[in-house]
Order: sequence, then C-alpha cells, then structure tokens
Amino acid sequence: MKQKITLKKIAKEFEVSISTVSKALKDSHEISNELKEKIKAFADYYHYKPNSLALNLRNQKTKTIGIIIPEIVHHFFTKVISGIEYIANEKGYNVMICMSNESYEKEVLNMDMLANGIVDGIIVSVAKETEEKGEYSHFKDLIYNGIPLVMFDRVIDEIICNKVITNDIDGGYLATKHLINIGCKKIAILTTPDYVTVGALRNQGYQNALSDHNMQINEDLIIKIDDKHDIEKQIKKVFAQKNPPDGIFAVNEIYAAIAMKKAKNYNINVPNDLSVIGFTDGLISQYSTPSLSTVAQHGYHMGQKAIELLLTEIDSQDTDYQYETTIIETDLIFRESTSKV
Amino acid sequence: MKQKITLKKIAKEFEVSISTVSKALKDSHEISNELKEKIKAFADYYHYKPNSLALNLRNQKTKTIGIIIPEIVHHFFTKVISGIEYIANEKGYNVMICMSNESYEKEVLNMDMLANGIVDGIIVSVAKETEEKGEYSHFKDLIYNGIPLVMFDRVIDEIICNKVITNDIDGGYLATKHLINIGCKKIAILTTPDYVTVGALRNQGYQNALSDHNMQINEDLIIKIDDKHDIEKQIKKVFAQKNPPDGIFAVNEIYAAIAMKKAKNYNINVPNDLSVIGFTDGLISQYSTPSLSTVAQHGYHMGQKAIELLLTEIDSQDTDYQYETTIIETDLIFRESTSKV
DNA sequence: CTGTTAGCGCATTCAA
DNA sequence: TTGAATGCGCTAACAG
Repeated sequence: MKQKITLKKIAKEFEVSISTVSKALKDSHEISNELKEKIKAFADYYHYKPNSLALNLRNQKTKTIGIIIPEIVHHFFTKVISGIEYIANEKGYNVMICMSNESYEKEVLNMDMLANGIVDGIIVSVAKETEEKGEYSHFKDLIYNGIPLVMFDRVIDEIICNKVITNDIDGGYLATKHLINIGCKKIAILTTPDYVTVGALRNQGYQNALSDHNMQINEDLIIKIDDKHDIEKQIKKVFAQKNPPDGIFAVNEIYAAIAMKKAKNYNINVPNDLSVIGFTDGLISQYSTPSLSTVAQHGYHMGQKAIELLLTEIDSQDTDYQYETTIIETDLIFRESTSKV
Repeated sequence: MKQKITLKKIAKEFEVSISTVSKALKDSHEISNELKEKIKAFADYYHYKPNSLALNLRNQKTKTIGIIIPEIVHHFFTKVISGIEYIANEKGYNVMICMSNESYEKEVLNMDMLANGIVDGIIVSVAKETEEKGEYSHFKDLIYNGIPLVMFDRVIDEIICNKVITNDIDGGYLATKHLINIGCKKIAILTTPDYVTVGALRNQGYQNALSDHNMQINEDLIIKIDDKHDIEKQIKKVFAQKNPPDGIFAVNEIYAAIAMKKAKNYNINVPNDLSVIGFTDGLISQYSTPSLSTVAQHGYHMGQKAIELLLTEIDSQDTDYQYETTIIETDLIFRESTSKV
C-alpha cells in the first residue's frame, strides 16, 4: 500500500518548505516559474490531492450536507435525494444520507453525529415516531448550535427553519374532487393515523372536497391505517361493508395498490365498479395494472428546492436571515384506475 | 448562534490545560476525582462532543464508508444500502452515498472525492458506462492507494478486491426452467446489451436452461434492450411477431411490468396465454396485477455481506489479506404471472 | 522569491 | 496530579 502523498513529502523531495509547495501548487506568483513547474509536475505524477480532512478542519466547513430520511426504500424519498444530490454536486457539495427508520432514537443519533462538524447543514424529513412523541428538542439544539436546517415533507410547525412541503391539503382535495367529478357517490379514504401530519392534511383535503360538494363525511369511510399491524387486513374491511364505496382515495401508492388487489378478491372491477386514486407518482402507480391515477408530488423538485434553501442559508452571513416555507403544488395524473369504460 | 464548545474553552473556564481536560473527559486515572467531576459536569452541561474533523485528522480515519451506486431510484440498490447501513451503524460507521447516474465520469469524480481522506473504504456497483468503456484505472488507483474496496452486483473481474455478486447465471437458469416446467414452448428473454454484465449472465443462464431441455436458442427471442431508446417500443416488438412467445423472462422488473402491459394491449392474457417472470423482488413485482413471479436477489443480505467484507479488510493489518468473492444465491418467488388457471 | 509561524481541535508522550 | 510539546495536513499572515 502506497502512502498518500502530502505537501510534506513533496517538500522533502525538493528540499523546500511546505508552504513553498503549497503556494507552488496554487500557482502563486510568489514562486519562481521554474520551481512551480517542477513541483506541479511531481505532484501531478503522484496524483496529489489536498487532504480533505485537513482542509475541513482548517476551513471549519466540509462542503458536505447531511440528509436524514425515515426510509430509503421509498420512491418519493429517493426522488428527493436525487434532486438534492444534483444541485449539491453542481455547487461542489457532497451528500451524506442517514436513515432514521422512522425511529426517534435513531433520528437523534444521526443528528448528533452529523452535527458534530461533519456537515455544513442538514436536510431532514421527520420520523413518524418523532411526530408521535412530539419531542423536538434535538432540532432546537441543532438550530441553537447554528447549523442550518431544512425540513421537507414531514415538517414541524414549531421549529423555525426553512421548509419545503407538498400542498397536501390541496392534493387530497384534488384527488377527492376528481373522484366526485367522475361520479363516485361513496368515497372512502385510506389514510394514516393523525400524528402523521401529511396523512392528516390529505385527509383534511378529502373532507373539504366532500363538504364543498355537499357530500356527507362518514367516519366509517375514513380508514386510518396503522403500519404496525396487518395493513391488508385493515384495508380489506372497506370491502366487507354491506355497501362498499365506489371510490377510494389512498394517501400513498402502497395502500392504493393493496386496495386494488383486495377489490379483485371481492370481484369488484377497477375502474368500473370502483375508482381508485393514490398519492405519489411512484413505480407502482406507473406499472400496476390497471395503472394508478395519482397525485404527483414532484419529489425531485422538492429536493432541489430544499438544497437551494440550505445552501443559501449556509452562504448567508446569518444576519437577519429570513426563513421561508416553500409549498410545492401537486398535479393530478389520470390513468386507468379512474377511467370508467 | 452559539459557538461550539471545545476543549480549549473548557480549559479556559477552569484555568487548566487542554490536555488536562482531555484526560479528565476520558476518565483518566491521572486526574484527580474532584477535578474530573467538575470538568465532566461542565462538559455535560454544554453537550461537549469532540469535533469529528479533528479526530479524523488525528486518527487518520473517519469511521465513515462511501457507497457509489449507479442509481438510487431503484429498489434493489435501496435494499443493498439498507443492509450496508444497518451493519455499518451497528459497528459505529456512517455511510456516505454517491450516485454515478450510470456515468463513467461521475463515478470517477465520486471516487476521487471519497478517496481523498473522507472515507475509510468504498463499496461500489459499477456504472453501465464504465462497463461499456472498459476503463477501470480509477479502481486500480484506489487499490494502489490502499483504500479498501468492495464491489457488489456489477463487478469487474480484472479488479482484485472483495466482491459480492448475485448468482445471475443460476437465477436466469431457474427462471427459465420454471417457465419450461409450467409448459412454455417458446420463451423470449428481455435483457440488456451484453456490456451490462448482469444482463449477459442472466441471458447465459437462460440459454443454458434452454439447451439443457433441448430447446432451440432463437436469436429473435433474445431482445437486448437499450435504455437510451424507447423501451416500450423495443418490448412491443416481441408481440408483433407472427408467432409470439408463450413465456417471457425479463432480467428486471420494469421490463417485466412493461411486457405485461403490452401483452394486454395485444389481448394476450397473463398468465394463461403468456407467462412472465422477472428478476429482483421489488415493489412492482409485489403490487402489480397479476403479481409478478420473480427471482429474488436478496439485496439486503448482499449489502450486509459487502459491508462485512469491507470492515474486515479495514480492520485487518493488511498483511497477506485474502480477497474473496461471495456469491449470493437467488430464490424463485412464485406469483400470479406464472400460475395458469 | 522562499521560509517561519501559528492555528484549526484533539490525543498522547514526556516532563515537571 | 498536571502541563507543555508534538503532530495529523493544510493555509495564510508575516518575515526575510
């Protein structure tokens, strides 16, 4: 194993001082051309690269940003990451990704780790468990320590920082309205427990749409699914009712896909007997049969916006910096699952 | 913004030297209990944490490992990452993820960046473009510089390092044999261009299975799909033949899902008229209708194995270290797309 | 044109 | 029991 080449070694090679080498490699006018050429050629030959650790320590910044997401096996989050990564790389930043696995404890651990000088800023989407606990002091500490923070998708109102969110209420409204428009009379929602903010908001959009169209809000049609238990069983209950719904709005594509499967078991034809619309335009929505109508969230764009906000804050001389909340609008994507024939 | 607390500041507070504080916090027996208690209490109160950058520089290691993958919006890779992350965290390592986006240039850039002292080791799955170019000097440089490297899934034979691969030939064989077993007489394969090693290997398994069962290998049934052009169009051609196949083996789940969609357009019923089997047990396979039979790759397990190999190499005193290639066997998952009724 | 010094934050060896 | 000195690799202010 070859040892890494350092300024020191180059200096010894030419019997000059370390700073001379440093300057030569930076093409400083202070150094004679002749020496510069020799040093540069030598450094080139050995692929000299300044050690990042040393630079980081000296500059007190690392040119890397941290991302904490609940779960990586999730199309939406990977889209956001792609968006973040694209802009970050463009601006010379690298990206460090950590997973909280929806666990409060792991979220805190990851934050501590990242906050410890490793990154210049952090982008996070809050773990479900954290939302459930309502325990946010780790975010406050982070901000108190002056580390720029951007929250996306699952954000916390009482934490003051830049945020990028989906217009979940509107998305839920659009989806529900679409079902109403195509003639659904009894529309169920498959949503999350209320502590998952995005689920609660989409649910609110759903209820608003119903009210605006003079339709009853029926608690029996609001299924709050708890991931910790058997999801399929909970969804199956929708069809077990005497008068099953003719429209289903699922707050994510997995619930939507499962609903379609269960419908088939009950010999309910999608879309003719039942229209289904999901949320998030992932692979399942595109490739399922029938393909799923859905609410597009534009994750890639969210990621881009999040990193832009973060980099702006990092670059700002933190005097009177103004935080903002960017709302990314949703779009309906019409596919087979809501196209009666 | 509160400044980060450092040894220096604690030292000033108690008017002792930095090294005293350092020792006190490490509970060194050299320091009096009384002073230790006071210093520890103070440090605790201010949430003192040794600065990672400084530690990294001093220890010449960072306790983080780098991952370079072609694409993150891909179920298999996210599974591998999860596996890596789980073990890494368990052993006190963090994970830095970079994407090559299948680009040779970006792969090289990422490697240079990571190799620069930032990580203790690297896990990579090679970009398609790199495989196409056959340009591997960046890997050789890395190894030459003594940075541990593990390749997974898309590996390069001539690079000598630890590797973790799927038994792609066997997977292709199993899938094809399954189609043969259920009575398919004319089996097509949707694969990649040959430079994508995994595609070529699965194709080989396919051909081996055909040969072993005395079935003709028909070049017209071997569709090598070029991602750069319209995938659907290329897949459609399979059904446009006068005598379309009654079995399709797709080397990934996207191709399989598209094939099923196209079949429907041609009024070909899956699975009754056509059986389809994919590769990789992702969300599409599970949630599509009909659900897709597939070859499970055990990405999570691959990730775990890869990081274990890497950490072992990192910890080894690099004398006579032996590299190995771990082969992860595949399993067939039987679902609706190959269950004639 | 080249070198010396100091400092980023920490751990460690050696001296007091 | 405590502290001073050294070094990890690099840059920049300041000397020569």
